This record gives sequence, C-alpha cells and structure tokens, in this order.
Amino acid sequence: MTQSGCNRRTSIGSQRNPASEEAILMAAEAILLEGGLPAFSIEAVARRAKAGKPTIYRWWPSKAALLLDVYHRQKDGVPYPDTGDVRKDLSQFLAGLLDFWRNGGGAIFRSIIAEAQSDPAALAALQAYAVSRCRQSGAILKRGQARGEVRKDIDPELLIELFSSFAWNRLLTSRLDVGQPEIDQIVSAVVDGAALRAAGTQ
Amino acid sequence: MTQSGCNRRTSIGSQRNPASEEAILMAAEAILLEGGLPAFSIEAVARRAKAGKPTIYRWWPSKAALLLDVYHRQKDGVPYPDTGDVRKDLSQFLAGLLDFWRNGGGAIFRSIIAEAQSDPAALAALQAYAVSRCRQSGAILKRGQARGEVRKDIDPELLIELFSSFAWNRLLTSRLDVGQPEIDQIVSAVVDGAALRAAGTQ
Amino acid sequence: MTQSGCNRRTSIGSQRNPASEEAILMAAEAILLEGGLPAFSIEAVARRAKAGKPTIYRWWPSKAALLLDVYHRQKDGVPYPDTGDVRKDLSQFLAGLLDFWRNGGGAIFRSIIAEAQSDPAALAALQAYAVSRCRQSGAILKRGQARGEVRKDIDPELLIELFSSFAWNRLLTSRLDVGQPEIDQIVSAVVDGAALRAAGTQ
Amino acid sequence: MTQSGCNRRTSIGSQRNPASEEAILMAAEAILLEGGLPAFSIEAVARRAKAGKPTIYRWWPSKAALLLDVYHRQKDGVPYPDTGDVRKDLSQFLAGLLDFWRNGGGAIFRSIIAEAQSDPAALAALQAYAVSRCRQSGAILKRGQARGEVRKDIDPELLIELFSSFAWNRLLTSRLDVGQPEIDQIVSAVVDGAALRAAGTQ
DNA sequence: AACTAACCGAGACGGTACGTCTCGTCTTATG
DNA sequence: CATAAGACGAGACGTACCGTCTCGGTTAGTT
Repeated sequence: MTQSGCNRRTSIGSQRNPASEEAILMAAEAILLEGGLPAFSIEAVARRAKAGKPTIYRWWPSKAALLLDVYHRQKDGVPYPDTGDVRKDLSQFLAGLLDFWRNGGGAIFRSIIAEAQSDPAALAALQAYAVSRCRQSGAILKRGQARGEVRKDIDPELLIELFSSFAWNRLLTSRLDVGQPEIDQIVSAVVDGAALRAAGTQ
Repeated sequence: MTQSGCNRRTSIGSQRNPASEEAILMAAEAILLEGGLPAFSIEAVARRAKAGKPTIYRWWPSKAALLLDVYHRQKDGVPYPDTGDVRKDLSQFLAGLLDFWRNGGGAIFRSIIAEAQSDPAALAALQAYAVSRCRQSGAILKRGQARGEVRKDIDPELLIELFSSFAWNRLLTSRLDVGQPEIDQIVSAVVDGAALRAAGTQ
Repeated sequence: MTQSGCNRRTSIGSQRNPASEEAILMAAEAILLEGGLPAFSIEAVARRAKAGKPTIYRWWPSKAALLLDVYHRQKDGVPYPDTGDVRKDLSQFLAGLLDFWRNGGGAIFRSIIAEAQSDPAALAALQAYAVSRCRQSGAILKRGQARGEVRKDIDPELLIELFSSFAWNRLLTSRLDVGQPEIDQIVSAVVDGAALRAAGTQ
Repeated sequence: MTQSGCNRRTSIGSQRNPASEEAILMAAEAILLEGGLPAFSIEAVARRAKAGKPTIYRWWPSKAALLLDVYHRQKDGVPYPDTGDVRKDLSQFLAGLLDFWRNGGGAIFRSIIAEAQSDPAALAALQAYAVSRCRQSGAILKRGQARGEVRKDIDPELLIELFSSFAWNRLLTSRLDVGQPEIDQIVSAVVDGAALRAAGTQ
C-alpha cells in the first residue's frame, strides 16, 4: 500500500507502523461485523490484515484491548441531544442509542461486554467507559435541573443510568426494535412518575 | 456410590443416570464459582465430575445449555415481594436482585449473558428468560394498578424492565454495591416522577 | 426375520440364539466387504445386525474372534488341487488362492492378519491356521514325493509355505493381479531349480 | 536442551525444528517397541515427546507416515550380501532379514503392514517400499545370472520375492525363529529345484 | 558510513479445548 | 435368563486458537 508496486507492509524503522495499525483495526472491525464474537480471534485478524500475530500482541495486550480500540473508532454515531426540553432530550437519547446499536454499532459493544465478563482488563475499561458515558449523558438531566424542569434531589447520573441500562438490556437480548410509543412511555413514566395523582392533573 | 465398595458411577440401563447429572451440574457450578467463565470448559466439567465428555454432550447440546441448567438450580434466592405498597415492593425487588447476584448468584448469570453474545441458542434462551422474568416481576406494578396506586396507561412489564436492566448493568460492570439511598432514589424518581411539580406537593 | 410378523429377535431362553448369531455374522461380513477394516467396529456390527453390543461381547471375546468366525464361514472357495502332476497342482493352488482373495475373500483375511499384529489371541489363531493350512497344502508335495516327482529330503510344509507366503505378500500389498506367466515361472523355478544346468537339459 | 537452564523446545523461526522432529521420532519408536501398535497413538507420541499434537500433524499427515519415518530411521540393520555365490547370498539375505526382525526391527514393520490394511496412504507407501526392496535384493540373483549361476529366463525380482515373502509370513505370525537347516533347505530347493533328477546327481 | 535498535511478515512451537467417535462394561425392560 | 437398547467412563481422533518465540529483512536514528 504505502510502498512502490508491491502492497506488502514492512517495518518503517523503530516505530509503530500506522499502516499496520490501520489494517489490523479495519480487519478486526470487518470480522466482528461479519461473524460476530465467535469469529473474532487474533489469528483471524492477523490473517485478514496480513499481519504477524506478534505485531498485534505488541500493541494490544489482549483481545479486549483490540475490541475497545475498534469500538472507539466508530462510536461517533450516538447523539447528545440538547433541545431545551428534558422529555425530548431523553427520548432522543434513548432512541438514538438503540438506533445506533441496531445499525451495526451494537455488534462490537456486545462483544466488549461479553469479553469483560472474562477479562478483568476489559471489565475495568468497560466500567470506566460506562461511568464516563453516564456523566456525559447525565448532562441532559442536569440541564433540566438548571431549567427547573427536574427535581434537584435526584442524581442525574444515576437516573440516566436507568435509560442506558434499558438499552444495554435490549442490546444483550437482541431486542433493539423498540417503538416510539414504548420510548415515550418510559420517558413519561420516569419524568411524570408512574404513580396515579390524586387531582386529575395527570 | 451405587456399587459395592467402589464409588464409580456407571450406566443404570437405557436411561439417564441422575447421579451423573447431579455430579455434572455440581462440578459445573463449582468451576464457575471458582474460576468464572474462562475456567468453564466441557473438558474441565467432565474431568471434575469424573464423567465422560459424550455424557455431557448427550444431555446438554451446548455450553450454554449447561450454564442455564446450573443457573436454574439456584435462582431460588430472588424474592417476589408483595407488601401491598408498590414503593416497598420495587425497592425490595431491586435490592433483593442485587443482593442475590452480589452473593454468588451473579457469577453464573454473567456467564450466561456473555455466552449469549456468541451462541444463538443461549441468546434465545436468555431472551425467553428475560421476557418471562419481566412478566413475573411486572406483577408488582400490576397489583399497584389494581390498588389504584399506579397509572393505568403504563405497561407494567416495560417499566419493570427499567429496574431489572439497571441490575443487569451493575452486574455486568461489577458494580453491584448499590446503597439503599440510591435504590430509594430510583424508586422515588420512577414512581413519583423526576419532574418538579408546580405546586409544592412533591 | 425368522419370527412371526415382527422382525425383532429376542431371547429363546438360556441358550444362544442362532438367528442373532447369523445376523451378526452376516452384518460383520457385509461391513468388512463394504468398508474394510476401518469400518469394522463392534458398534457398527451391532447397529447393522440390530443386535445389542453385549450380545456380541458375550459370544465373541474380541474383534478378532468375530473376524475369524466370519472368515471360516466363507473360505470354501480355495481349492486343493490333485491332478497327479505336482507342477499343475502348485500352479492351480497358487492361482486359486490369489483368485479367491482377489474376488472378495481377501478383504477379511487381510483384516485378520492386521488384527493379529495387535491382538495376541488373534495372533495365536492366525498361527494355528497358517500351520494347519500348510499341513493341508503340503499334501501336494507329499503326493509328489510318493510319486517320485519330488525330492525326499525336502519338507513339504516348509516349501509350500513359500507359495502361500508369496500370496500373503501380494494380498497385504494389494498386488493380487498376478498373471499366469509369473505363476508358471515361480513354479518352474522352485520345481526345476533356478540354477543353470551344466548339460542343456533344462 | 537448546535453551539456557530450561529444556523446553520452542520455535526456531519459520522452519522445522529438528530437535522436535528427533524427539517425536524417538518417542514414537519407544512407544512402538514397548507397547506395539495398540499403544501407538498420536496423543501418546505427543505426550511422550513433550510436543504439541499440531506439531505432529503439521509434519506427518497420518499415523502411517510417522510409522514409516520411524522404520526408515532404523532399517540399516538388513544386509545386502555379495559373496560371489548365489546360494550363500540368498542364505545370508534370508537369515539376516529374519534376524533383524527378530531383534527389535520387526515390531515396527509389523505395525506398518497392519496399518496399511486400513490406511490407503500407508498401503501405497508399503507397496512402493516392497517393490523397491525387491529390486534391490533382486541384485543377488542378477549377479548370479551375470556369473552364469542362474537361469536367464527367470525374473530376479519375482523370485527374490519368494524369499522376502517367507520372511514377511514368519514375521506376521511371530514365527521368526527359523533355523539354519530350514533356511538352507529353502535355498537349496529353489536354487537346485525341488524335482527329483533322473540321473542321481542331486 | 557503519551500527544499533526496534519494527515488520511469517510461521513453528507447546498447549488446551473443541465436538465426535469407538471402546468395553453395565443395567434396564421385554419376552 | 438371553435379548435389544442404550447410557456410562474413558480416551483418541483431527482441528482451531492461544500466546510465545525465533527468524530474516527493513528502516530510522545514532555513532
């Protein structure tokens, strides 16, 4: 690729070859999308990327590390809505997440979660990722609190976790096809409360 | 066991030997609790149970099937609370689930979820299990609706899924240590609503 | 088969059931002829004969014993020529043996020889059989000695072993297609001698 | 062996490791001599050679291939006599072959013959080997023809096959203890002819 | 300009587990 | 009490990956 005539990658001196890194990540992603976790082996990635196994092991200490790198390269599809209305924001957040996972992005994240159940390193990475995502997404509720839409006594990160957990659940059980009515109902229940009001406001 | 002096299990005719089944399930559970998913292989189970591999494959078509059987033997720890108060029920349900998983029961369920990301059979079983659990647990909200505590327009099974999803999330990220205040906050948010009321009732 | 209506064989009391014996031997022979030694397993025989494995093990202590029984049932094809001429007898003996083995009979005997290299019981049986066959076939030379055709100082059984050994060799290397000229040459060499005579009689 | 302190064999780059090859062949030979064919399994060889099974399968496509390699490494014990006298040559050839097989060499060759009755690849190898050996040994008779000792109209390779076949027969029936008188008698019969001469020369 | 150092591909190595096969033993239910 | 049936413990089969290693070659900095 980077070389004249022949498309064989080789060393570029005492430094990481970006062409190899690229080829490996591309191969890993393709394998995951085509065959899922069971097809995803270091051997298969090396074969497809035309890379040596040690090259992979040199840069990614474990299967999970490679998985995470693959995921980070393509998670740009999830939106962080900010419409000024907490109901709309929550609805779009949940719908967007489910939609992103439904259209390809989920296969890789599923694999990471599965891998994390075996590999402590993957678990640590997943924990960190989950927490940071909740912090980011919690902004939806924080803004709601600032606008006076949301009770001050609730923890935004904890409550937003309810929504993302729901999406995880659906991802892990391959039931990502959630209709807008269901999403609305969930949002409505959490925002307005599931309890029946005495006065007919509700 | 069945034989004089020697404790070797053998065939008891053209039928399944319950002693072998028992030994295999015990071995499988022990291995899972000791070493987790990575240690759990058919070979290891056979070795520990002093059973032949074909005996395992005869009765459990896949690793996932064995995992599910192991889980079903010990999931009796999860409570189905019915206190007459939907808040208490939800709180006890969530606390009980987290507690059961925190004290041993979770290791196996984590493995099943992980396995389901590779094995379609395990996925189907997990789907069915998840749905049926939501149906069972949804009774908490259904009773609340009957008592007039809960809005009639919400789907009990969908809403309860929010709670169990939260528990799944914490299980899969090894963050099962959720305090009572957090649980109360979640219950309160969902039941009373996260929204700030105009009149200070809330 | 031998029974009314239903073709299920069952016990006929405290004695060997000839129908089962027959079915087992037939199945064993068929399997040997169709698939050779690699296809010949007790399991396969039991399956084909619709017999229980213990029934086979009860009556034939080893695979070799069953093989020998199968062979004995069908070795009637080999001739014991007696033409009055030792050259013709030897030629017909060798040609007949090769021919019999070439047309089906060899597959089973090959298997017995192979089995005898592992199983001491089969080896003993094979030894006894080989010796007794040499004794029988040695009669060709013995009659020749009586007629004055053959030197008195040679051991008929030892010399005839040369001929049968040659056939064994060809059987075991799947080179049974020996033409009449070759057979004649062997007979001529052994009977008349390979040495060049001083006077041109030869 | 090749490494400091630890005697663990490992890769020496993208090429066959002769230390592993050696260890595997040694292990295979030892197992054959100790336990014969029934003890000879790829698993057992790998275990004893402290080699991985794939390493064996990488270089030997079948059990038979490994057997043949083992045999070829140690068949140097068989002599090709050339005394100038066809009788002596034949006698020494036969006696030497029987002796070599009696003292260890036979166990492996028996196994190869047995294996060849199941495995087509082994059979082909055995055929080729048998033919080439007859060609080599036929030199005894060819030299006799050149010296005028042996009739020109006989095929050396065919006649020598009589002798080696006899040895095969005795090997396969574990009757390798053939005395010198018997050997002499066989040689005498074939060279001088079994027929009684008119003039009492013989 | 020579030398070192780290990278690259390739692929062999000792292992472990896979899922299937056959072995020979055992117990049942049926007649 | 023999039979057909079939489960059982055992273990070999050949394959796929694992993670480690050594190789021969390449290229960038350093001497």
